[in-house]
Amino acid sequence: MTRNDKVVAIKKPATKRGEATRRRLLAAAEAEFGQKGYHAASVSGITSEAGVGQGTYYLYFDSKEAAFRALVADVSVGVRRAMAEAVSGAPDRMTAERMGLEGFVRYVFEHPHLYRIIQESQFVDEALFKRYYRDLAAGYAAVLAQATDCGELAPGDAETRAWAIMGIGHFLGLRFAVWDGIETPAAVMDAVMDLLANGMAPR
Amino acid sequence: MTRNDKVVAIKKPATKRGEATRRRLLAAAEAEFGQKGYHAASVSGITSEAGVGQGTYYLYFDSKEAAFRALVADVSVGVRRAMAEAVSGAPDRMTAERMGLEGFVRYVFEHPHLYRIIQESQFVDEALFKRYYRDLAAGYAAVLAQATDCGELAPGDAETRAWAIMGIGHFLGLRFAVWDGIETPAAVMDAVMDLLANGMAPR
DNA sequence: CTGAAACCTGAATCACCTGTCAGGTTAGAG
DNA sequence: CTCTAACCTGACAGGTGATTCAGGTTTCAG
Repeated sequence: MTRNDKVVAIKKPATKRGEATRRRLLAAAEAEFGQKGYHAASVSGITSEAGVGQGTYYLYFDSKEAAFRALVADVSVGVRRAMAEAVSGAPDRMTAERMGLEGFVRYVFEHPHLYRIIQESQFVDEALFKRYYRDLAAGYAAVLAQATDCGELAPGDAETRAWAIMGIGHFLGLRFAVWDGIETPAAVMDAVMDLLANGMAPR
Repeated sequence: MTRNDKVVAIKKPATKRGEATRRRLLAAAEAEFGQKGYHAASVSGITSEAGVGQGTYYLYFDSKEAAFRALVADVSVGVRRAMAEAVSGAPDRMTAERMGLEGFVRYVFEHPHLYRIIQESQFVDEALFKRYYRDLAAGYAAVLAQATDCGELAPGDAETRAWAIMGIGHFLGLRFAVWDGIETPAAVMDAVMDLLANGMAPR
């Protein structure tokens, strides 16, 4: 009944059997929302996919939207983890940049459904969508700012760079992973990294 | 009844009075779809906003989706024109790049509803959405390729650059125009142009 | 073994819409 | 002025799907 429970799981987890049911519902919701989109997806589709009764859904989620929001939260964590893992052990910042971007597009390639869900969240719960990107950008900008201070990057506005790189990554993911179901070609990654490293002004 | 009429206006224009009604319906549709999103919007909302009877809508559009598609087509034309006008008279390519990007974000600032509609088209008619971006990218890439040939830009893959810049523009429009209803700050534009011109590798 | 808490069910309710249609109204050519 | 093609109307048929609820079933601590 507190005010902040929109983000947190609204329904009490459970005890063992319930936990498993909840997981099956979430997996079914991912498939249903990811394939059909939020509106075409139906709660009855989710429950039949999960192999439970209609009403069971409402033991774990308050509404159709609630499961959707839970999935957005999952992606938020998943993307960060994928990128953090991809970057670990990079020898220098520009290499880390490439590995991070690669980690991101690989995540989208491996979870195209989830990426569509993030995009669609813009039209289901815009605040959630904004938070997703603002948080991602803030974390990214912090890393870039530190690298700039260390001289690992040329001086420049970290926040704008963060948003710009997210924009590039977004379209890479959309174009290759989501639309064509393929990984981003290495040649494209090369071209992107060249742009990020050197720009495109005539020398 | 031909096959390609999905893109073109399906319903015969009209004769004077009809033309005006159609325009009012489209304007109402823009407001309705832009504010509420495709699914929450209703045909009855559009017609009451336009001040016409429910049935009148179907004299001009075959379905709820048809008006939405017509709006996407409008934006497609509008964005191109805004960018072309913004670029005209630029002294050199990097300046043209900046002016084009400014033209784009200004268009989004002036028509935030329409920009939301483009984004939502991804979930209403994905083929339309892809065509919108592929066409935009193709036109952009052609210009960049020519500039590269002339030595106005450093050598590099024009298509990837086109998508990267669209990605950056997309997020600028989203962050400032759509989310905050403000124009992109000049300082941010400066930072973006510096990134595009020189990259961010340590020198 | 037993009682109650936790879980599960799916038919029924309810709110909301799209697209249609039979019957007016208007404009403007002749 | 008259007539008809073009326009307009709004009630309604037909459909959908989220959410509820009264009534089981399962689990497991004691």
